[in-house]
Amino acid sequence: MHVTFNLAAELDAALQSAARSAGLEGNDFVSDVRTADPRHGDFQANGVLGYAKARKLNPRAIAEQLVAALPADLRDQCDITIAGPGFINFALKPATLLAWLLPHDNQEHLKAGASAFYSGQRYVVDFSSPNTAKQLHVGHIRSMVIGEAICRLLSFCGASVVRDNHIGDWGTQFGKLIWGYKQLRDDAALSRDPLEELERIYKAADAATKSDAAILDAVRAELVKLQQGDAENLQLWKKIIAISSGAFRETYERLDIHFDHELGESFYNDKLPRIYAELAETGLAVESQGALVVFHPEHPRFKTQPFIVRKSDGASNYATTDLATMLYRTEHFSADAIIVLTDTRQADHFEQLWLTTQKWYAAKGYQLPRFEHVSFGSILGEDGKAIKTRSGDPIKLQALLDEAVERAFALVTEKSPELPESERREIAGTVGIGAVRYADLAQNRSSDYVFNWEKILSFDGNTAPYLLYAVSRIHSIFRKLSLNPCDVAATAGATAPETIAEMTLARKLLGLPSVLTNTTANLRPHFLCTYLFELAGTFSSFYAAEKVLVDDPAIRARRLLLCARTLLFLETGLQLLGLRTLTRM
RNA sequence: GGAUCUGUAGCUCAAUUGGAUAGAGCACUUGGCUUCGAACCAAGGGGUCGGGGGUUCGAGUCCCUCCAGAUCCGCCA
Repeated sequence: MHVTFNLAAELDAALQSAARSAGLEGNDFVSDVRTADPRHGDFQANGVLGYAKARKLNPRAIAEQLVAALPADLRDQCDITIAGPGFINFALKPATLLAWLLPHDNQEHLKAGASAFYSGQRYVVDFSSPNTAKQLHVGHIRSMVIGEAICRLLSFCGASVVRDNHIGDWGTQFGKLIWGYKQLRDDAALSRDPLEELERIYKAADAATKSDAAILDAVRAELVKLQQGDAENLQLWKKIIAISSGAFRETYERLDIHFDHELGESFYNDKLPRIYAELAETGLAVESQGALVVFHPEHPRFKTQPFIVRKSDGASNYATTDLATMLYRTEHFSADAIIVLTDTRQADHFEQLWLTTQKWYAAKGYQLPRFEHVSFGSILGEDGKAIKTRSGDPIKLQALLDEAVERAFALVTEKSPELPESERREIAGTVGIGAVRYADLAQNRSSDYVFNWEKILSFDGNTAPYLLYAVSRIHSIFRKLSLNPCDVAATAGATAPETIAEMTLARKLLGLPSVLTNTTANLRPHFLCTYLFELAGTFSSFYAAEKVLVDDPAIRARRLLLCARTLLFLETGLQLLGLRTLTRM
């Protein structure tokens, strides 16, 4: 066995090969290697259970044959046992753990190991995607934060990632915005806080249309003019978009969120006729109540619930642009996979979109990419209902971040009053924003979650402050030695882990590769969060149990090695989640 | 009415997608700093995994059926 990054894959390969040489029907044998409960070992292979069951064989006998056929060097490097109904357990020997830890000494080397996972795959990730002229509020944060983490993770694991912000910059709201801009604008307010004023204009215009039919007509007329290419309205439309994206950019910068493209809905305007034509040509779309719709007869609901691709007034809607977007991502970006992050309320829409796309592509002979609607639940207040301000409005994202930083500053000041204020401010920025982000990522995204300041800013539990504290504490050790954690001088001469605490930590470190594969395969960042939390906890126990800076150079070097690797994994993991890290707090 | 998601310790959440004795944090009880950062660590109590059936070597996880909550269901996205 080579001690490479992904030991589970090495074991899998060895077991497959052993299965063939042991006379098993190798093509049918699936080793099912996974990380094991530490009580049983580092890895376990469960595959013989299924194999034996299907053939009515004795699983333990099969397991014994398999183990006997494993190469000698593998058996030198770990203790292999058969347990229970036929589990094969692999416990790496200390020397093997050391051999794995030594070469994974910086982020580039980790990335080199991980990049095999998605090498050659192009992913288009559609996230954030706010509507023009509305301020970002808490409801937008999950798409942004989870999306950014997924992009970083996939990219680290070798994928070529295209980040696309699919802005809602076209559609019926522009009739109201343009009419309101012309009639209701307050120039002073507009220069003070442009987006705030646009939002006010929109709300006022919206209210006006409801009380006055003449205004509703005027609003519709503005929309028609825009869609027909009226120069004045087009210019206004551009201006509104510019205001909006300028305001979005501030928040994106604050959260370290980046895009390669901002191809909003309007980008697809000239690409819609092809969609109508191809859906009609392939017979997928039919006329119904004056609209062009797609039904899916094989589906219990979508056989009657239409996917409306053209409204009865002839206008397009988001189904049309989403189909055009799918095609553009396939043809222009050559996407192997497309990921869209929106809340779960749009699940029906994306299911219909995907069903339609599959049939359409099959009919036209287009190469079908994989598609994932990465959906997520809502953020709730303490009362269990969607989180709102006291006045009932959505909480603005900037205000939420401000409050997080403020609260973090109070905490840092309380815990580390000796630090200069400027440093406390900087720490508060990292801790506060990190806490909000991490709270979102650490939850299983499919559920709603309850937002609670005390919980997310706590130093106990699965929180950003706890992880950042572990990071700073390790930095502190190296600071004491005036050594860079990456400096080989600190860890030269390290021996294999010996004590229980050392072994436990070393084995926890070994879990990183499978966590990365699980996290990316499921597109669930909370898997990584849980791992980082456990790693930090294991480190804290190790740190309490074993003194690092002891006189014996071999013991000291091996403990420093564990510290350095823990630090590297924590910092790398947090960065993949989109958090900044600290050296002191 | 139909569909999707959710239901796990008093509270907030995990559980490597069918694996071994269901785990954390908060709260509660107790212990640990003249020694590398105690923003920490160690130990303890606390569970009909919403209820009931079923599938199999094995179920919190899959199937059926009830119960509860959230969301969606024709021209918003």
